[in-house]
Formats: sequence, structure tokens, C-alpha cells
Amino acid sequence: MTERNSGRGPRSREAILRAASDLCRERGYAAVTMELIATRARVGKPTLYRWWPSKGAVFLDVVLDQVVEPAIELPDTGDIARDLRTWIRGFAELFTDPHSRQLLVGLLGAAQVDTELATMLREKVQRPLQAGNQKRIIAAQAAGELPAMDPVLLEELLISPPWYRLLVSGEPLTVEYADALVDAVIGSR
Amino acid sequence: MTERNSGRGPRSREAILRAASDLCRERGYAAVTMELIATRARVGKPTLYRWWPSKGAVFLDVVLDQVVEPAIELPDTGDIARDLRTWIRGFAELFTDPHSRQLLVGLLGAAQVDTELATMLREKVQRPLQAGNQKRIIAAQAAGELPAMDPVLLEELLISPPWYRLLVSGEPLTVEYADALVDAVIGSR
DNA sequence: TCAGAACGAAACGTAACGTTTCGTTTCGAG
DNA sequence: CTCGAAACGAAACGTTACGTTTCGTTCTGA
Repeated sequence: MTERNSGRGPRSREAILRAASDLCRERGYAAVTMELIATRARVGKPTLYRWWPSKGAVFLDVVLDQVVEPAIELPDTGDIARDLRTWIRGFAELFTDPHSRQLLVGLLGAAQVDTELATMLREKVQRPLQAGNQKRIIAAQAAGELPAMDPVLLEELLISPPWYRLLVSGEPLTVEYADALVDAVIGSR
Repeated sequence: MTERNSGRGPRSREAILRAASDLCRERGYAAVTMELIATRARVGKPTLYRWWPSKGAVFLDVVLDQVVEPAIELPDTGDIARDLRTWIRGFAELFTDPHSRQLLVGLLGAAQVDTELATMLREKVQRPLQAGNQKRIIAAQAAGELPAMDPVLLEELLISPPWYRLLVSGEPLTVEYADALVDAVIGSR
């Protein structure tokens, strides 16, 4: 009773995610359709729908593979102020780069309308990252390296302004802005 | 050379916006279509498209009429700390109420995919509100009632966490949370 | 070697889009 | 009061993407 293949997507999972990512880069998120993804990946539409219920679900996996894992974790060098700056700078870069910006904005937009997608997004991205960050913040607070306040609120004060600029105001996200934000919140300088 | 009618939407503008709002309350943002709005408002589809290029544009006007103007301005009682608390509490309520939440989340979601809508949203909602708030914040800083930092950053530290909870994390927005946020940012208590 | 599962390609019905057509209503100018 | 232009509602249109079904083929493991 061996698996026919790894997890799911015999010869196709990788090709499908790559096709979706490439099409998004070429035409923008909104112009990508399930038909286009299937054609580009040389896969039948039923195969696509067998594993992903919607275009948003495909792009959730694209983002998990290409964006979240490599680039979004809070680093740990021992210097919390420096790590936070690095972390927020990473978000600023991610939100500025046209490709990852396109992916994230499109995915978040879809999640506003698709409840199931929103749930998946929170479970697969939000929760796991937040859990790790909270540990780190609480430890730093205990060591007196961060202001004593609700650690959830502290994390939100750092992370929500970049999201706000990405999704609401559209203001640019520069390195200087990232540093000013961290300094204002943790009170160093 | 009199206008046939006021601005636009002779006998229909009000009926159209009400139809859109009601349908959103009944079925949710995603399930509302231009056809449904037209039928409910007893209006032809061409009339609808003559004045609003998309469903998102219709809901932008709904939000402007029903949400932004009545409920989203920073009050001015002279006590800045109290005014900020009232203001952020207002956002928390707005983001919690099912109807306004549905409207805002749907509209912001559409704006992530529709560039023109995003521009309209920023010009009609974002800019005007921010301009007024900045004046108030700068004056309070000059009076020593608020911490001295970039006023744009200060406003973002207050306003972005509620937006983050609405659009990204989905965490609840309580009155207690609103007050804790304001206190953490302006340092009173 | 063979049976069954998974596959790609194609076709399907459905739904919403945005536009066009057409006959009617409205309203101000004469 | 009459007339003509503008705006209107209703209906029909072609188009596009959706998500599903069908069918013949390919691959896999027993």
C-alpha cells in the first residue's frame, strides 16, 4: 500500500504552482484564471480542481512555498532590537517587490471575499508565525529589552503598519520607514 | 440651461445605493451582482453602468454615504487622549458590526484587485480624513499632549492595528482592546 | 500481463459580465 | 400646448470564466 506519489500532485504540483506564479508575474493576479494555470502547467482542469478548490487556494500554496517560508520569520541573533529591525525591513521589501506584492495583495483580496480561504490563510500563515514571535518577544520583555506591554499588542504595533500601507493606504514602504517604526515602538534610540 | 436633475441619478441614485446596501446585508458582499442591484432598484443595467463602472464603485458610494461621513472622523472635545479613545473605539465598533464590516471588507477586497477602485478609495476616503487628523495631532504634540514623533507614524500606530485585525488576522475588536491600543501608543495611564 | 486509478483533452451547462437595441417616459424650450 | 432631445426600463445579445462531466489514454502495482 504505497502512495502513488508524494502527498498530492503526482507529476504536477510543482508545475502548477510554477505556472500560477509565472502567470501572476506576467499578467497580474486578477488576470490569472484556473484555465490558464491548467493550460500552462499542461494539466487538465479536473486535476487542478481535485486538489485546489479555487484560484485563491492555489495562490495560498504559491505564497507558502515562495514567500512565507523563506522570508518572513523573525530572526534570532540575540540582539532583539536588531532582529526586529531586520524582520520589519524584510516585510517592507516583500511588500515593495512587485511580484510578492502582487501575490500577497491578490491573495489577501480574495480572502476578504472567500471565508474558507481566509481561514486557511490564518491557520497556515498567521498562527504558526505568531506563535514563534510571541515566545521571542516575551523572553525579551522578561530581560528588560522591550517595553512591558501585552506582547500581542506589541507585535501588532510592529507588524500592522506595513500591512496597512500595503492594503489600505498604499504609501511606500522604505527601509527608513521600517527602522523609524521599530524605533518608535520599542523606544530605543 | 438648468440641470435636468441633481448631479447624477435622477430618480435612482438613492434607490440604487439603498438596494446595494440592502442586498449586501441580506446575502453578503460577494453574492451581490450588478444585475441584482439593478433589478432591486427597478433600474436598467445600462443606467447603472452609466454612472458606476463596477460593483465596487457602487459600494464605494454606499460606504461614503453610510459609513465614512457619519462615523469615522476624529472628534474634538479639547481632550486629545479622550478623543483618540473615542475615535479608535468607533473604528472597533464599525469593524465589528456585521453590516459595516461586510461593506468594508468587501470593498477593500475589491480594491486589492481593481486599481482604479483603489485610487478612488484613497482619494475619497483616505486623504480627506488623514488631512484633518494630522492637523489635530500636530497641534496636540506642540502642546506636549502627545509624544513627539512623526505625526504620520503616530496616526498609523493608532489606526493600522484595527485594520490589521479586520483584514489580516481576524482577531476580535473589543472596546478594551481599543483603549489598550491608544494607551500603549500615547503613553498615558 | 492486466485491472484500476489517475490523467489530459474536450465539451458541457451556468452565471455574471458589459453592451446594444428598442420603445417609452420625462421635461424644458418654443 | 406641442415638440424634440435626453434619459430611461426592459430585454436580448455575445463573451468569459466558472466548475463539472465525459471519454479515451497512460501509468502503476499486484
